[in-house]
Formats: sequence, structure tokens, C-alpha cells
Amino acid sequence: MPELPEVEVTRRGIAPALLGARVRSVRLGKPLRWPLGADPATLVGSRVGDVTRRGKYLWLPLDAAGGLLLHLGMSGSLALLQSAPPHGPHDHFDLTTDRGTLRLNDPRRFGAVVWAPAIDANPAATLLARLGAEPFDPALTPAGFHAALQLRRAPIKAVLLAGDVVVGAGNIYACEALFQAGIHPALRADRISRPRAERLLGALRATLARALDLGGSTLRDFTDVHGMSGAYQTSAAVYGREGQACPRCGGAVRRVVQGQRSTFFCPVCQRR
DNA sequence: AGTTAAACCTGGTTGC
DNA sequence: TGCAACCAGGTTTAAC
Repeated sequence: MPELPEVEVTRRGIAPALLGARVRSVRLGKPLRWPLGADPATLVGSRVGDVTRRGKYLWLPLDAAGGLLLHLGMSGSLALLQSAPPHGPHDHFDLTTDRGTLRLNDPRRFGAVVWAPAIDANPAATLLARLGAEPFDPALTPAGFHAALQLRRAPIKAVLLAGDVVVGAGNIYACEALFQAGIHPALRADRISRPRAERLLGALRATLARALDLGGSTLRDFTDVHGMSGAYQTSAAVYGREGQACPRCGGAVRRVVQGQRSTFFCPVCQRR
């Protein structure tokens, strides 16, 4: 599921409700990507601070008890439950507080909940270290973006997905941003001109902002903390629309595989 | 060093 | 209907 918009929608859903909440108990289900790395009992009694986001990770500070780094993987979602119903087969983490239970549901278990003493201490620091710029950070300028792309020979689609230049775009929004920018997904990143890099950065920001407005995309699993689906997927121009008409030129949307992932694009509107 | 496959899992959809 | 093959919002890890 979750690319930056979905993670941010999730963060906005839980942050105000959990700020200052007192942890009552922690329940672990099946193993996630990594072990928690702490005795759940040591978290009990701590207070939740302000939940922040870095890339597709959420950081949930627990004052004296360090904090939790959360990732939703491919199929994860968080719910905030006032009275927690019995857990289902894919509920793998419960953080019960005096303000409700934060529950992670993740069928594929690519997600993670990892404890760290601080966000800049391991293992959180290592996981966050390789992340690129936040897409809405004003410090990320067209010139800086272009300069970073000049160092990469991989296809621009792969570079966007790698997230080490700019974070936030996953498979849906990388495809959509490239369509909006009129750039062919197989174009080498270092062959993108300065004006086109500027256009791509604008397209990426616009795509992510629009998805955020629509509550993200729900292909199958994703819901916000109240169980609501996102709506972006119905307005996608190319993603998931192989063979359908390009909304700009009417030609057929194509699907190719790049780096083991499907890429959707319009061969007419998107140029090398 | 930098790019590309393999791996982690489950479940829904497609095709024979 | 049954079953195999393929596909899916990600990213670390190992291998060219």
C-alpha cells in the first residue's frame, strides 16, 4: 500500500489522538520484518509524544522509553480503536493506551515495528540514514534535484523508487509523476535536462499533494485510522490502466517491467 | 561503486 | 470446480 501520502494520512490520524497518551499494554502477533528489539513490558507506563514521519516511516516517541519506528510495508495499515475487538489473523501489533489501541494490520508482514532509544540511535538511525530529501522540503530545489539526478545512470523510474534522492514516491506515484512531467520512465536520470528536472519535481509534489488531499490510494489493504479507503486510485492517469486510453492523447497506456516492478506510461506523451 | 536480482509473506485474480 | 501461475502501495540483503 503505503507510499508517502498514505503514511502521512495515517500519521495525521493518530498523532493528535495519541499525543500524551499513556501506554497500558503491548501485544505482539506474528513476526514482522524485524523483531521489536525490546521487552514490551519496558514500554508500559511511558507517554506517547508527537508522532512524526520520515519518508514512509513513522516515529512514535515514548518519552523515557525511547520510541518506535513503524513501517507499513506493502499491505500494512494502522487503526485507532476505542474498544479493541479481538485481534484477527493479520493483527500483529497492539499498543494499548488510555486513549485507545493503536493496531497494526499487515497481511503480508513486510511492515515493521522496531524499538530504538532515540530516532537518531540504532536501529532507527541506520534505517533512516539512506533516505533522500523530503519532497516538500523547501531546501530541495530544482537545481539540487537536477544535480542529484546527474549522478545517476539508472532509469529515472528506478531512481524515484529507490528513494535515496527524494523519498515518498512508490510505484503508483512514481508512474503518475513521470506521466505528469511527460518523461519516459526508462530515461536515464543523468540525461534529464535542468528544465525537465524542475518539471519532474513539480509533478512529484503535485501528485503527492493531490493524493494526500484524496486520502491516499486504496488498491486492496490500505485504510486510514478510521477504516476509510483512499480515493486517489480512481483518478490515476496511467497506474493500473494498461491498454486503456491515455487521458491526454487517447492512445493506449503501456505496461513494462522495470526492476521487477510494473511501470505504466504513455509512449506518446512521455518522451526520452 | 553502482545497478540489478532475490528474498521476505499472504491472498486475490487469471488462465488452463 | 481445481489448481497452478502470476500479480500486488516496499526495501533490505546478497550477488553481478
